[in-house]
Formats: sequence, structure tokens, C-alpha cells
Amino acid sequence: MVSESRPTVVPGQRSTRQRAAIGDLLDELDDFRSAQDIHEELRRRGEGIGLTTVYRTLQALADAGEIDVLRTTAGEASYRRCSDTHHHHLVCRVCGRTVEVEGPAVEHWAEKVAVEHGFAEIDHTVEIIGTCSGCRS
Amino acid sequence: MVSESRPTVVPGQRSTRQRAAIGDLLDELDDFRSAQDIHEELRRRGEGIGLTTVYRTLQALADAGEIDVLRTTAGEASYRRCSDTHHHHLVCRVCGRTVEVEGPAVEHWAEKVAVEHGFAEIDHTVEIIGTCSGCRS
DNA sequence: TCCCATACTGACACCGGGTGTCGATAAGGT
DNA sequence: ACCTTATCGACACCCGGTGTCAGTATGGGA
Repeated sequence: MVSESRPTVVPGQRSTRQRAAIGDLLDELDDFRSAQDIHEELRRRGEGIGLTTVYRTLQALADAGEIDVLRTTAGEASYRRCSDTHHHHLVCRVCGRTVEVEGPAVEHWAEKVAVEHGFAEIDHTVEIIGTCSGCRS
Repeated sequence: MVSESRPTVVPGQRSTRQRAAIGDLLDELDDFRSAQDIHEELRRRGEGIGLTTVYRTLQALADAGEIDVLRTTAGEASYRRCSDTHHHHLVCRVCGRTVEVEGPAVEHWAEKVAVEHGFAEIDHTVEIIGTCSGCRS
């Protein structure tokens, strides 16, 4: 028994109480949350944790590809634990409910268009936002 | 002769020297530029104009759909005069060179996916970034 | 088990893009 | 020309995010 339910929260970095708390919270949440939301929620639960640490851990997780980042139109970053496979997001503009969607056709299109214009090392972002059924009543 | 080469820079607002200067500069530029870039360039050319005015004019133009806005990963807003038709951008991550691209298939896919999940009033963002041929040497 | 080099933490100061305020100024109808 | 109204822009301010650095926790040796 190697007693490692969460081997490393952030690959290549030590596992600490604070990082574990952030990891656990992300597992629990479904929507995109800002660093400050996450910090506030952890404090509410009695975790002693600093805002700086939350910012840095989330950034490290994002760099490692462990979580997805979304920039709100207000310029704020939002984070969410997602599935490993490449996908995009369908987000409700009212409640923030998020659905992961795949679109192989879009990937190919982006790649093709970019190559046609002589671009390489292609990356892309696709976000769909709308109002979900629950928020229309 | 109604002597109106630029009837209104921002629809529903007065035409002023400052707004005309911003409009002219946007006509001239090809890439996405930040508000501060635009302010700096206008000052360099001798235009007396305040940074606040530039911010507000660009925002009004964007609200009116006269120009396109792009949020950089650094959280900074960039602006560019674009064609009227709906399109997306292929941007070079090094030099910022921008190509407008169309993808009817993507529009349909976004719409379809969103409707399937019960979403309405659908909007979407698609950006492709890569390294252009000139910047790879 | 103790020790120590190393990584991590977090309070705090700071940075920078962007916005609110408000007196000064320009626009344009009469 | 005059007056009402929109606009301008210097300045203070807001706030998300980052750099710093002294203090603290961690975990691999000895």
C-alpha cells in the first residue's frame, strides 16, 4: 500500500495541504470559477490558505494542462477541472453551467485554414456561449 | 453635397476631432492594437488626445460593432477595424499579423451543438493562433 | 530520530489595464 | 452670438494579478 490517494496535485511539485485542498475543491466543482471564488470558498471551509498561493497553484495546474482556463470578457481568469481529451466549452451566460463539447471537424478546419495561410504550430480557442434552458424561464 | 466624408465615427454620437483621429488610425492599421498603442501613436503624430478618451471611444466602437475586440492572454484588449461580415481571426503569435477567415461549417456546428443541449441566443468565439511563415525563419 | 537544504507559503507592496469623477471645453441648433 | 448639451481629459481610484522575502513545512540523508 503506497498510501497516495492524490500522488501529486501539481506534477513535478510537492503535495501540500493547500494544494490538496485546491485539487479537492476543483474535483467537486462543475463550473468555471475564478481564483478569488476558490480562495473564498476554501476560507469559508476553514482552510488556512493565502490568495497568492491559490493564484500560483491554479496557474501551475493550468500550465501543466491539469485544468482548463477561460478568460471572461471582464478579463478575469476562470478555472475548471476537465476531462483529458481535447474539447471546447458551451457555457451558459446566466448561470455559468458548462458543457464540454467535441468537434473534430472544427479542429481540422482550423488546422487547414492556418496551413493554407502559411501558419505553423497552430493552436485555437473555441467557446460557445448561450442561455441554457433552465435560465430562460 | 452634404459634406460628410465620415458622417459619424461612432453611430449615435457626435463627430469630434479625437474620434475622427481614432477612426482614421484604425482604417490605416491592419493588426490588432491595444488602446495604449493607439493612444501612443496618436500622440506621436501630434494629436492632442487623452488616454481616457481613447479607451472610451474604442469601447463605444466595439459596442456598436464597428470594430472587433480580442482579449490577449495577458488580459489586455486589442482592437481592429474589420469587414462587416461575420468572420474569425488567424493571428500570428509573434508579429500579430492577422488574417480574417470564414468558416460557415463552424457556425453551423456551434449552433447545432448548443441547440442540442437546450441552449438559445447562441454566440461564439473562435480564434486561431500560430506562427506565420515570415516569423519562422 | 534529528538535521539541514530546499521548496513552499502568504502578508504586503506593487504593477498596470481600465473606469468614475468632475471642472473645462467644444459642438451645433436657434 | 448665445446657450444647452455632449464631450474631453487629468486625476484619483478600482481590482485582478504578480514580485518579494522572511518565515515555515517537507522529506531525504546521516
